[in-house]
Amino acid sequence: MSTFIQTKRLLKYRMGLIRLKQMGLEKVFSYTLGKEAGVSAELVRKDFSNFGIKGNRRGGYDIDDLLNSLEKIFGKDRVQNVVIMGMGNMGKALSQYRGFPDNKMNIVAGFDIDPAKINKKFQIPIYPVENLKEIVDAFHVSVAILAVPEIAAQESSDLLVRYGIKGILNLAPVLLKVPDDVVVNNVNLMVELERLMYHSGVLK
Amino acid sequence: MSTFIQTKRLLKYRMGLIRLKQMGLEKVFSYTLGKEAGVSAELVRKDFSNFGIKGNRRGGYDIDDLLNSLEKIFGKDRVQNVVIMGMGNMGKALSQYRGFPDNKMNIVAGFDIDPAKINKKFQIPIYPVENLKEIVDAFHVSVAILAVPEIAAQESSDLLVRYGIKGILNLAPVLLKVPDDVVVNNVNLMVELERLMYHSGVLK
DNA sequence: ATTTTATTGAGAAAATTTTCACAATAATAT
DNA sequence: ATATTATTGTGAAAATTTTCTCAATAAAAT
Repeated sequence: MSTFIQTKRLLKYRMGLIRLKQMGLEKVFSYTLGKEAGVSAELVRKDFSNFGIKGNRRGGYDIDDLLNSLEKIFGKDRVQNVVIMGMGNMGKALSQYRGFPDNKMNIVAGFDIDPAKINKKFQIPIYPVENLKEIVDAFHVSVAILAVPEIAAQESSDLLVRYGIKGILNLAPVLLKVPDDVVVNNVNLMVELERLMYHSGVLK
Repeated sequence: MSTFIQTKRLLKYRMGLIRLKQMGLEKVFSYTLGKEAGVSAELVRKDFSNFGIKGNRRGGYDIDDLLNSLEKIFGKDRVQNVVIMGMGNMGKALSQYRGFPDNKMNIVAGFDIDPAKINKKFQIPIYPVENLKEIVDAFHVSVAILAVPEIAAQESSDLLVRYGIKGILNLAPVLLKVPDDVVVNNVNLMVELERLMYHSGVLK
């Protein structure tokens, strides 16, 4: 998929832009933003150009304009509700994320099979898995974070898919089997750690 | 860096191979492994070929041989000690990861500025940040996981670098400023979630 | 008003990654 | 023993991504 990597970069730009804005800046040059996002200036320009975002020759890019354009690309016109499957430490960690400022993403609930975790006093309400369908329907949820142990990952994924989830952020080290219309984004932190070890010259 | 992506795939192959082995298999074909890792069969073969790993024409690859070759590539001959900065939910979640079977990675300690978190009864010992140098020296640690809040990320990174850490897995949404000889691997879970939303057609 | 300067925008070139295509070959079947 | 078949290994082609280069141009300086 050709735009998959590019999207990742656009999101990094957004992150950088928000940071620069908080520092009081209003304009930014491709060079500056590239440095902020760890990308070459040419690539920044090309990316924006590809998405039809215009800057001002000699004046750089207007940060607010850029952010607006990015918001439009990401279609943040209405709130997106998200649920978390598995409220162990990872689930809890993610439930605290509020996303970026002005971000219309909203984590509405967590689910766990452990009755000891069911508790309305946490950051977000935590329900038993039996309530999944009810919440997904009520909040029109179509994206879920899967933060259950490896052994339960496929089973939980099946459940999410059955109730209409169309996107899963999978933190378990398993390639999930899902229908074609469901998108999975796999993040494997152990792989990232090993990769780091390899590249930091520590190993070898 | 040309091998950065390839390494990621090799690690995925390893994950897949371990899973297949657990299922009782001894041989694997490029096609099967590719499916397991979400990659084309040709690419599996090319990757192995590039790293000098040989299969058996018509017989496929021997899983144990492959795993041995991969271990050699990743230089898993001695134990690698790792520390975690920040023992909030994310730090705790990661401290439970034991890595892959036969993996010589070892998370030896966690650090936090919150005195309430200092506790020898957890999975791994949790020390105040004052003890960082001592532990890094004693265990010859050169890789760290940074799981502190955004606001503390650069400061913590500086500390790690000062005490000789050469690789940082950074979970905070900040591009860290580090010397050239320190490698940073950034993982931004919010970006991954947004990316998922974008690609799952949920948005726009 | 004119010149200089810094920066974008984009086509072309280079580099990299992935797929194609098929010869080589080892296992299996006849 | 021979033929058939399935799979690897790899060079070549295709596709994709990134960088190079420089004309266009807006801002700033003179």
